[in-house]
Amino acid sequence: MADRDREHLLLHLAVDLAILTVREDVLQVLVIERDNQPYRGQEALPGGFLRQGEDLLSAAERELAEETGLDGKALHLEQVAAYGAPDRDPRDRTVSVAYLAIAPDLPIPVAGSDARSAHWAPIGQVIGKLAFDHSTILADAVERARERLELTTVAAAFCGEPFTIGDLRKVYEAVWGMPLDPRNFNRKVANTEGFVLPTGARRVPETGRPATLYRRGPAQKLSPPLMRHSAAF
Amino acid sequence: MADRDREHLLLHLAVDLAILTVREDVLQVLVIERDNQPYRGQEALPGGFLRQGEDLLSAAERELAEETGLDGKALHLEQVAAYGAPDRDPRDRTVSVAYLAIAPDLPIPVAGSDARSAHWAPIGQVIGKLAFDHSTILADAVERARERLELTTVAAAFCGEPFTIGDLRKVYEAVWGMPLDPRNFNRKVANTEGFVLPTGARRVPETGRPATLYRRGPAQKLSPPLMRHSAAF
DNA sequence: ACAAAAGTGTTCAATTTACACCCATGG
DNA sequence: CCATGGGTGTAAATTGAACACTTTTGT
Repeated sequence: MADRDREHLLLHLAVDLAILTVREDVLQVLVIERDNQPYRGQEALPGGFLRQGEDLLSAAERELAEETGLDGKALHLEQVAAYGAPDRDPRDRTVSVAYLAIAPDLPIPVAGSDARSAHWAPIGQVIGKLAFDHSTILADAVERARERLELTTVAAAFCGEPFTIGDLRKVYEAVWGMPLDPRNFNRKVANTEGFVLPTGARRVPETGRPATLYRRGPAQKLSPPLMRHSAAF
Repeated sequence: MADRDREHLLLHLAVDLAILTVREDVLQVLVIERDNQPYRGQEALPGGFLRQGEDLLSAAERELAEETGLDGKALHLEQVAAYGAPDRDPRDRTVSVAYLAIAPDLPIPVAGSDARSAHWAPIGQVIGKLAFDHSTILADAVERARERLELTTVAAAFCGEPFTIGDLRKVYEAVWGMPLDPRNFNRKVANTEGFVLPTGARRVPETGRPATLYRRGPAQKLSPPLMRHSAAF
């Protein structure tokens, strides 16, 4: 870090959230409708400004709680990247740090204190249409989520506990946008040490054989990884 | 992005670089010795502040050129993460965006305009001893580099062109900190479409059979990945 | 001839893939 | 009994790990 010219640039620092969930077998993101200029009436990712004495992750957790009423520590929350194009906010110079949050299918889309109209929208329906550079941020966050499903056990964070292996498979299919063989998927997950733990209970579906219910296991990383071969939007 | 309270926090934005190379079969990082407080005399990662009208990547390229005299566009340069702990800089509130740069073994450690004493140091020799939170940044950058070697063809960015497959293997061994089977490695690289392209020429080593020389191929991603099983520092 | 690094061949085990087949339930 | 989703079995193909062996140079 240089020491000369400490007077350089002062700027705002925003934290924006790509909160993803799987609803009705489709990958969706929480968006808000902007009620101020610029981009008034357009959809955007929820976010806010970093406060005095606050860490980046703490700011992300606070925003998440404000928008969804959920405890950030309970959800998967990870930094994606920082975005700093000089003109990304037409008002002031603002650098934004984007976070990816993974939420189970919530009964309430928004229970937060924030009065703005927030709602879930399928990725394909909003990507390319968001305010600021939020479409880029969303695309990066979705790509990150896809990678994480290959290499880690976070897919379970999309499921409310307890869940079935079929639920988990639908998460993979929605996020990767491709069908998977239910039989091989079942074995793969069940045989990966620490991915899921059986609860002993079963769930009876509308039709078909009851499925074993599981909770998340202690494993964080998948080795060997669960691989996708090609993906579609 | 919230609109209320746009007056919130104004802060400095730094861009810090973890410039990695492999020298003498060891993974090394470019560090500078600080000649101002705080952390005077201690080693730190090179970096500087974001300027008016400048993108984050442009700032990283500029800093890279200032420190090494190299063209940032010619090297592999990717964002690692943003760091924003409130007390990470004891002077002002500063958020830093860290970049990972991968350089071939340069004849000149530093040819930059910057007069500060910069030099290469083995990772293990400086990690835990750097100023600010730079040890954390460096650890994250090294982990990122290790992942990239598994999944992408960036290892070639550590080699000056042309290079032999043996050169490439030494990069993997240095970055991962583990020996690899030269015979299987050779086949793996040669059979991965677009990883390396033979130049037709050969290089005669001090001793042993001459090795075919290669350039980087067009492939960016490795599929299937080249996997490490465990790593050591 | 020997040492050393490059590169090929081969074998065995592990993994992936595709798909047949059985299980358990509601209608 | 049928439809539906859960789950096991299994055989073929692919991949990975280990290592014997050949090639090509300098000394």
